[in-house]
Amino acid sequence: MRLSTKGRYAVTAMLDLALNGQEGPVTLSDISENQGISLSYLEQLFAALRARKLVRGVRGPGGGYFLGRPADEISIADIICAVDEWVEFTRCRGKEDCRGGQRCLTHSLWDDLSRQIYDFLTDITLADLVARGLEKEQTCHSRKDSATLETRAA
Amino acid sequence: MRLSTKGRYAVTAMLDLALNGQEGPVTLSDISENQGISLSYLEQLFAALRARKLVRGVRGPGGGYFLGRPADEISIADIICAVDEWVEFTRCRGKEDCRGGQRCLTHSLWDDLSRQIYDFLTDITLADLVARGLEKEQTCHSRKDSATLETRAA
DNA sequence: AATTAACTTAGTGTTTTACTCGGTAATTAA
DNA sequence: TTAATTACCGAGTAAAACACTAAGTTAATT
Repeated sequence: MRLSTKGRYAVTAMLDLALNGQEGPVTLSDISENQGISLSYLEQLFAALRARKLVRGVRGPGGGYFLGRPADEISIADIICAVDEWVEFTRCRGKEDCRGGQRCLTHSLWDDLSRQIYDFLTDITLADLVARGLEKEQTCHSRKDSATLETRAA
Repeated sequence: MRLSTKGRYAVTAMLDLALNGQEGPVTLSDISENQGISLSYLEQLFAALRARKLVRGVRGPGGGYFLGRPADEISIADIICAVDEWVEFTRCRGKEDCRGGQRCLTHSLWDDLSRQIYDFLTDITLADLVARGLEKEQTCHSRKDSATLETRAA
């Protein structure tokens, strides 16, 4: 498993889609502006997401992107694996030095951990995140008093 | 949270320490050979681990490294944070565009997820991994029959 | 004094990031 | 039919991160 800022970009972009894609397709320009990601970089990410059928593109004016599946059928692991490319855990998969030695044990421990992380992220869907986030939005909106948020415009 | 091969190196190295550091200190040369990591790179990683007191070095002949704390008090998150440097999640922490807008919501969803991953890895200690791995070792040793493992040599 | 092994610093080739730029293809509105 | 819009595609690129080499210094053991 691998989790970099690239994966973060993909997840936040997909979250954006999940939140805004209800009424119609969402353009990459919108996401670019919303999330502060360059348009071309988004195009690269979405090429990978499209290859895995996680999004569906619609060309022409009024076009944009939809989720490729319902939000509750897209896990975080799906998204990260699409853009971040699964890396080989260990180098000794079936190699000659894997005969119950110390090295093999350490590596199998890492494999176990890696699988645990993967399973964990497989259980979390976009829909889960959105649902959990919307609950908290209430709390967020009701704390206007705190900090006053620099309304310096007038 | 960030999880790269660098973090993997650190975790496997620490696992090596947890497994072999019972009777005495473990040298970086040993770990280098066991795990297939270059000595100098290990030295860099261990400089970071030592700064966080996750390991303790002993100089001179017969020296090496010990765990800085008992294995059940060292979490995977501790290790990864030591070498992988915590990255900023969102760019809008307290920025002007965080007034309940769409962007803020997406980012707070990412923050939630990131915290979940962190909490998950905080709950897993080196001791947990070792204990769980030793259980499976029995199974591993008793499945000689399966797959035959390409003993093509003769 | 010689050896061991931790510690430190500098440098280096490779890969990954995140991006710009230039274009093509499909769809819509005029 | 033409122009605008948006997805789609590929090459190139500066900067960072990765993983490593090299060449030392310091502290401990023999």
